[in-house]
Amino acid sequence: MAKPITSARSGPHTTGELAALAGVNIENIRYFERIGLIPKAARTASRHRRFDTEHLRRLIFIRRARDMGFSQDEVRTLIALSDGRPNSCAGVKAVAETNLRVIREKIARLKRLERLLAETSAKCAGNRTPACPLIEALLK
Amino acid sequence: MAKPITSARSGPHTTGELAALAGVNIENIRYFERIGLIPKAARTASRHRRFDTEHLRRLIFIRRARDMGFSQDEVRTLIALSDGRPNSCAGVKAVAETNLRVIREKIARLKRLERLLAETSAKCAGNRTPACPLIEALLK
DNA sequence: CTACATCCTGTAGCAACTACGGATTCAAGC
DNA sequence: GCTTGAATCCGTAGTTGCTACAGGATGTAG
Repeated sequence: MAKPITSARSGPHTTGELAALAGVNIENIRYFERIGLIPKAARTASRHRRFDTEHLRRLIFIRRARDMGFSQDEVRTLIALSDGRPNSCAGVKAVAETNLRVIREKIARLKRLERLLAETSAKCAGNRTPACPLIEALLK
Repeated sequence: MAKPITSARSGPHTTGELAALAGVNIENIRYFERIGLIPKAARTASRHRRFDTEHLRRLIFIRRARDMGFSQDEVRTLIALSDGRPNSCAGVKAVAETNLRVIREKIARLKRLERLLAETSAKCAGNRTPACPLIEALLK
């Protein structure tokens, strides 16, 4: 019988180490474990988590995907696809394309907003006018 | 003594009427009242709300400001400023400028993201390659 | 008077985390 | 071996800005 892991220096990581290595914060890791985005960690005799390099890989994957603007749900899909058959590339591409469309819509919306706000704000000299043009615009 | 308002056709509005006029949904109105974004409505004898035109103005103001990308907290500030002295224009402009900066940052970030995703996705032919370039990119 | 629409309150849910409190447990120094 | 301070544990509540119920009380038209 293998005796329970109690301490190990290199290889398995504590929650804090993993957080530092992956560049996320600790509660985030526990959260991901809870919602099943990463597999459950092994535990020491005293219930402290021990993560291996596979956890680290996965965590970095998630962080990157989130940074790329994929939703949690999309990340889940990507993980399933990347874990699966080698020819799942089409599925991955589909998720990416959908996401790209969403991002472009967001950009378009924000640009309209920027223009509107910039124009309205430009009318405002910042001094006491009879009525602030910005407020007027909001009141219509 | 004025007897309690029990019914009135024009002027005071029911929650549903106000929602229709302002283009927001009913629960949103109750929510705004609860968090103090709009003043508490008058009530009929049977606790139904009655809103006046000032509520409508305020509600439209809020919706416009939210549409312009102001946060709830910023809206609160704008309301305070617009209710206050006539020379609060500078304050209003400051909020607008801050918001404009935030919007521009969001746009810049999304554009970087778009480029990254578009480039990575373009590498992906969608067929079974040795390894999907998109997944590879996420794994680094 | 009977339907049916609308309203009421309070609470729970969404995304995606973050922050807290109070209890262990670890690691290092002496 | 003991003490101290950092790290970890768990569960829960908060964040933002709403939205969606459930289950009951009114309003209104025919």
